[in-house]
Amino acid sequence: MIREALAALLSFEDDMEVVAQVGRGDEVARAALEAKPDVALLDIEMPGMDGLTAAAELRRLSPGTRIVILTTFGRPGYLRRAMESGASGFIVKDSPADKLAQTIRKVLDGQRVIDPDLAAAALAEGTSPLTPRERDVLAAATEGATIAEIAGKLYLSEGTVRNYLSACIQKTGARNRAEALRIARERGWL
Amino acid sequence: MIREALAALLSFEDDMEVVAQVGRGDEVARAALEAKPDVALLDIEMPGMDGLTAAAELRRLSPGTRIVILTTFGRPGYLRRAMESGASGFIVKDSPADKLAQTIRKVLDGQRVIDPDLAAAALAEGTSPLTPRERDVLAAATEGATIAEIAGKLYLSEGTVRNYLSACIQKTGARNRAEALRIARERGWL
DNA sequence: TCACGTTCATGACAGTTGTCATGGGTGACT
DNA sequence: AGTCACCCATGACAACTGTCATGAACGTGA
Repeated sequence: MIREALAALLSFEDDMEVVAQVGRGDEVARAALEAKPDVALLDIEMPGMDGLTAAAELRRLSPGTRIVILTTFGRPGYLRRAMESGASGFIVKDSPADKLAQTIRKVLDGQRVIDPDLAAAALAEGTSPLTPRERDVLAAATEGATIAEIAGKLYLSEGTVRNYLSACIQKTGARNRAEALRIARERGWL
Repeated sequence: MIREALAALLSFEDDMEVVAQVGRGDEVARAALEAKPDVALLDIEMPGMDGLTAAAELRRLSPGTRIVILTTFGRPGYLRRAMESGASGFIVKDSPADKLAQTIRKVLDGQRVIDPDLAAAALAEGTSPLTPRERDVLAAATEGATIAEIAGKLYLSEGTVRNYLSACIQKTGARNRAEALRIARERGWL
């Protein structure tokens, strides 16, 4: 519904045309190759494949298509990963509506569009201090999983899981694995 | 942005007119009293005042205005609370776009519009088994708070907090307070 | 008045979790 | 070959958490 509403919004602009719409991340590349748009507008939270992965794929298959990420949550980690995925613009959904068309025009003009506050926050945060395996373990500790469950899911011993979680807790500066999970999620370290 | 996009979408309908828009829950009632709309379309997650509270207020101050809740998360607990607040319709944002206008028309016609699956889920869940105080304690246990912190925040002893949390865990069927929190949130018991 | 549920508290116990020391195996870089 | 970071594991200890029994105070309704 949101997608179609945004399409309606953009159709008011004389210099723009919505040439394709898809509802799943794993259909983005195919649709882009068919419709050959100048700009692709992607959400991050999507079924099938998340928007950042879809952006990377799109960048690889169709380098000429510029990418704008439009997302609900202005998390600095999202911004960093969006830039790494080759996006040219990054805006959050609670910006004023006219910002969308402005951003698309600027991006088409070769400029990059990034919220300054978000960029500052992303730089201040730095990159993830978690090792890949620590990340896995923390991600498996979804709300309310026991250590034994995590160990079973990842085929690790319970002691190992405890060690990794302990490392995650220290690196995030949390006092819990629940808090570590929250912090890591906020920062896009997950 | 979403709000303006939806307004653009609705403006395509010949029989509808968007007479007012506000971005905060606590401005809903005032705007409705001024613009006197036939139908008010409310989100739940809003700054200032959540949409369900705003709906109840609107219901009280302007009983003639029918209310449609449009929200991102189709949680059964939201649906129940929406109905208790006097809403006539409840749709989620990932419905097809034409559903919005359809719903508004039906509601204006005096009908109630509810997703059948969601209604079934809401009825199956029943009402919250948590006592008010248990609810408070569980709500204070936001991601990563220690028992000592909760006790300090609510001016309770640690033992009491543990007792309440234990009750919450048993009533939700969880094995953790983290899981209990997640379950309670999903069901709208919070 | 009495039973009942809710709120708050204490204390004790078992289980889970977080921390630390330690060690072996692997691949990358110098 | 040596150093380093990472992966995996074990064991022990302290701290935190969840459970249970118990009891007092309070308001509500039969």
